[in-house]
Amino acid sequence: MTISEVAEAAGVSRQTVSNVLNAPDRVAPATADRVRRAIEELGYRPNRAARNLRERSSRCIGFKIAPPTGLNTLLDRFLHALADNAESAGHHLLLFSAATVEEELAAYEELIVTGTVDGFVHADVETIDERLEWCDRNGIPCVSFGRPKSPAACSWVDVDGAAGLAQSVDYLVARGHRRIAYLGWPEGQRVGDQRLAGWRSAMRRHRLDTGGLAGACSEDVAEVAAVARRLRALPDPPTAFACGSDTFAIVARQATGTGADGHPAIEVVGYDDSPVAALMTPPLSSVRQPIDEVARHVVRLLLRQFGAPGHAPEGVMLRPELVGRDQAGRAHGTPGKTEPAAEQ
Amino acid sequence: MTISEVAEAAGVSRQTVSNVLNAPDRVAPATADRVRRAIEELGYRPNRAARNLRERSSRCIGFKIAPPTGLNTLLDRFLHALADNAESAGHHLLLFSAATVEEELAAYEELIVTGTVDGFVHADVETIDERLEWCDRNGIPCVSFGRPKSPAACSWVDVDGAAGLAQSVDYLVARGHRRIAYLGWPEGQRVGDQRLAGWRSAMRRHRLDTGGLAGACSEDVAEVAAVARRLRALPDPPTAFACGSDTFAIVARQATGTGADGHPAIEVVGYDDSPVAALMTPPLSSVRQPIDEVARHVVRLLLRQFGAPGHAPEGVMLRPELVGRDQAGRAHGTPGKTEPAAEQ
DNA sequence: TTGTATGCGTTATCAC
DNA sequence: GTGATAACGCATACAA
Repeated sequence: MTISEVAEAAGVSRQTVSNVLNAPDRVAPATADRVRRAIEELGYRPNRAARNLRERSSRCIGFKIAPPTGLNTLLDRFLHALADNAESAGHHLLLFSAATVEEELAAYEELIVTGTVDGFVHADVETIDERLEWCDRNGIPCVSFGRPKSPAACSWVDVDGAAGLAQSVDYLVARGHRRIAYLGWPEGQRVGDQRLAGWRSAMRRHRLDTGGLAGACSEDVAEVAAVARRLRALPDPPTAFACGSDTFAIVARQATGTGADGHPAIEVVGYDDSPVAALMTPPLSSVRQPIDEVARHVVRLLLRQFGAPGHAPEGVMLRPELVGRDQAGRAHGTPGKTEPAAEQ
Repeated sequence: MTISEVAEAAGVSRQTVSNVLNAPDRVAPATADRVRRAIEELGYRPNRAARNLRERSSRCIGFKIAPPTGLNTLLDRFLHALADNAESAGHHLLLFSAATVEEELAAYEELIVTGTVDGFVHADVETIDERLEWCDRNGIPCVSFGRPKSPAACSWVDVDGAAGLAQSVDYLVARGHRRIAYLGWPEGQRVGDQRLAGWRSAMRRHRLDTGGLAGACSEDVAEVAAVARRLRALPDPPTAFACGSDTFAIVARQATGTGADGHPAIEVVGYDDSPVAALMTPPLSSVRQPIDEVARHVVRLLLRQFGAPGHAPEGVMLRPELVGRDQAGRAHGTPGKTEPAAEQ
């Protein structure tokens, strides 16, 4: 079913059909109607490859999907939101994988140079920064979820981890805690450092002591359990943990056991609000990232670059929202109503 | 960088360049070498849109990503495996979303009729079967993860849930349990029924009674907890639960509390081996689906259909593997070494 | 307002 | 073994 067949059916030239679709104002209403009817009847849809060839654009956004690791609670939500937003903008999401960094860079180049995608969304910005520089050098449109180390490299959307941990602390303070430990990754990585800093400054704001209360380890179960127990065994032990991820929170809670009343000995707040948070007993309070918003901005910034190449990089910082869950499992707080905290 | 530029650089016609790439035997070795060098030097890669247009194929596989629900532990692994396998075969994975069934069918049609994708992988076969029939009617290549109700509709790859639950029962029996309950979805859905049947027949094989031990409810936390407690309160109560999913297992374990020794009152085995299984204390044993194998077969079957349209549908049933975890968190069992249990 | 001509980059067919 | 020509389906500049 081609444009020519439609033209023939409608008794016009194929150019007129094209005009009806791409420049409706240039065609007489009556003719347009007739053409539209023919289009409808024949179920005509413009061929994608031909259009792409002509317009030198694929209307595809590339996304490298990394091998799943950890609780990995964000990826499915992010991908869905991304696909959804891309689609609203007439684009599609193209998934690819790469085992090594070299393979990944080769894949990026291949996808661009063959015209398979118009640009990229980067997700695991923490680990790989070469591709950002590569995109930057070659003028490839891209947006990263997570603020890159080299800020000028490309546009980004991030979620303010410090604000998230501040909410965790506020929440725990409101529930009567004064000795609140932090449990997260060792310093040196953007995400973890952000959250740690958030905990620290919120504690300071509440005039609470943080000395010796910052626990750091990988997300390995045994390690987390050990660190949690060590913190709990301090002379003036913490009664609550503000955690860098749900993994830390879940393991820490279980590692420190239950008190006399059967409730967990410590109260924990997680991060990312993975689906499992609501399954725990008692349910886990957790900081939720506004993934839909992230995806919306990511797509918006990417489209802007498609439209105006060489556009100055822009950063959007979004605010997460704590989902507080009481013992009965009811969620309080207002997730979803998050707004950009800052645009630079 | 087009094929013509390469031709000019190599001092041949562009057709010769094309031949070097697509029919190397038709060109003299010396010329081929010269052309290849030019290709290398100029970094030429054939334009995708032009090739797609010419070959009437997109080398893209469509996949509808549904809004995340539940623990959703398989999707990220599946997508990665799918992208990986598709890529090895020179294809890409194109993600799209659809809010309603109508939207979804419209999306399928759009993607096919515009030539954006060559075929589809269906994942949530349980709920939507119209699209399978639609693909069947229109001769659209597709493979579904999960055996469809109407078997002839399209090729499929599935994981034998009955075999999975049988392993759960065997495992629990080996650990000394005799009263083993099942906890899963109400009857009426393929996946749940498979697993329930697996539990029932394994129990029968062990000559164990199943009367009143089949608990059924949705994955809602409160419901699961209630059913678990009800089962546990039976006159001759179960000491273990073989569960239809990790959600059931996690909630059931927590809902039934701990015994005098501080260990969970009941032993549970989950299904899907979500990442959180290893985080639980004690770690959760769970049935693991061989997702990589699934993806491999899915892509293989799809490619076969691309090559030979109208190919007879084929089904592949794979065996899951229980990941047994003892109290120390060490995994035993041999996940990953799964083999096709049957091909029809 | 409508139609004609051309090119996007590739591959296939067919002469040479 | 190599090269000219055509065609894939669409969109744009330009002529009518």
